[in-house]
Amino acid sequence: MKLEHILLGVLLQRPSTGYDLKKFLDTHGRFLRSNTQMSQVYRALTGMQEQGWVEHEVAHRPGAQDAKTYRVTAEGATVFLDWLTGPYTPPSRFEDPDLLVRLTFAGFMTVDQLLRLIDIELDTRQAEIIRYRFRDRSISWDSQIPVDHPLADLVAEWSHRKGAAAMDMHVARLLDLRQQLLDVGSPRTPAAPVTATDVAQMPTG
Amino acid sequence: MKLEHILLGVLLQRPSTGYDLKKFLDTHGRFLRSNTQMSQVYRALTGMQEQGWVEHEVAHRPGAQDAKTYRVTAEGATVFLDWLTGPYTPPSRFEDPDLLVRLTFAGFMTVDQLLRLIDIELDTRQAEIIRYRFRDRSISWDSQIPVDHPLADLVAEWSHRKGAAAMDMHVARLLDLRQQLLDVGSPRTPAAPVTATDVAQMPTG
DNA sequence: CTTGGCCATTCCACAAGTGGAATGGCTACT
DNA sequence: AGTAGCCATTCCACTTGTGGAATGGCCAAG
Repeated sequence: MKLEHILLGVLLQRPSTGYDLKKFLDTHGRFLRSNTQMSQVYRALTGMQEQGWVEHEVAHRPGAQDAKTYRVTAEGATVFLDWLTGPYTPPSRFEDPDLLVRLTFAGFMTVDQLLRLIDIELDTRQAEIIRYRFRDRSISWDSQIPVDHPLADLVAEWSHRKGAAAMDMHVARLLDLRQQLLDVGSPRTPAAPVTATDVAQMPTG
Repeated sequence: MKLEHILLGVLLQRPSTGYDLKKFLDTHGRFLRSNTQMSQVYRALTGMQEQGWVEHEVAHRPGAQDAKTYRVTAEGATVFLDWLTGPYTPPSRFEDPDLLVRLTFAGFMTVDQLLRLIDIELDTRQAEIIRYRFRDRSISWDSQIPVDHPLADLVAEWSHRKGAAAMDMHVARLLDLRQQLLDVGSPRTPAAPVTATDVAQMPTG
């Protein structure tokens, strides 16, 4: 249920038509998801309405197709918030947009929930760096067609360096965001990094 | 037909069982694709065999399940090479693995084909930077639930900077690879960047 | 000697995404 | 007056992906 979560998040920011949502996904949201089809958006909307997560009001446009403006119900908000603040399992590719999608809706989270999210991501990626950075990258060849081995090696080496640099940057930027959050969060928790109140406010999901 | 292309490419490097392919996707190939299921690999293999793209020989393992070692047929090699050297349409998210998948099989391409691929990617991303780098990023809010606006703004700004830096690095590294290819390629084409011979060797696909 | 992990494949029900076509009014330009 | 592009939704056939369970031998560690 991935598209649904994005749509709920956007609809919680502002009620929209299916068309609006599709436009969002093509413009501002184009880093959240590739190539979302119209049909997918409308189908998701219909499905979510059947689940009671959204409802719509119809704007009659004389002559033309009616415009349905969707908004999230209380139940839909609960579903969204449960997902947003619930367990995060990092995808195997750190470039996948899972974390970005959640961060897009940071305004619906507390600083502590955000920090937990970031820490999970950081732990995962730092562990991956240790495991994979110096792994054996040699390719075993037994090909039936001609191969340009020097070219393959050159590009493979470049790929590895690029991937490593990208992951390092990912981690470095997350550490930076984490620090920013600690800085703005510190007035609430002056002495200790986490107070009993903070813990009590943490969801169990 | 995406998984199929990856599988054909790997099988062209070395004949493998379905299990080997799954392991590849989980380890060396884990940046090419997230979370590929066993069932998907085996279904793809069956489908490709029906198409005549691959064939297998059976290693009888007494008592245990037979191990089928798949290899690519001549027809399968053609299909793969047509795709690999054929038209490349960059995905909307530059982090999507489409380009990386092709680069993984650089050994099956000529330097000129590789350069065309890189130039298409570079043109696309440089155009995107111009279009989106300074776009209006303000979010219109009309929410029914409480929102931490300062937090949302902080994270949105961080996200934008991170995305911009990542895309810049992507472009910079591609330019670097491009230069490396021109350096190793130059002995073949000393004066002009592209010779008549090179053009004649280019596939039309 | 037994447990756990690797090798290897098959099958299944279901969920999600692809890639349009069809409809039809609106506004802005030429 | 015509055309291009935006607004807005619905429908459909198809292809892919998800998330396992079931089967059963192999080898190594304790």
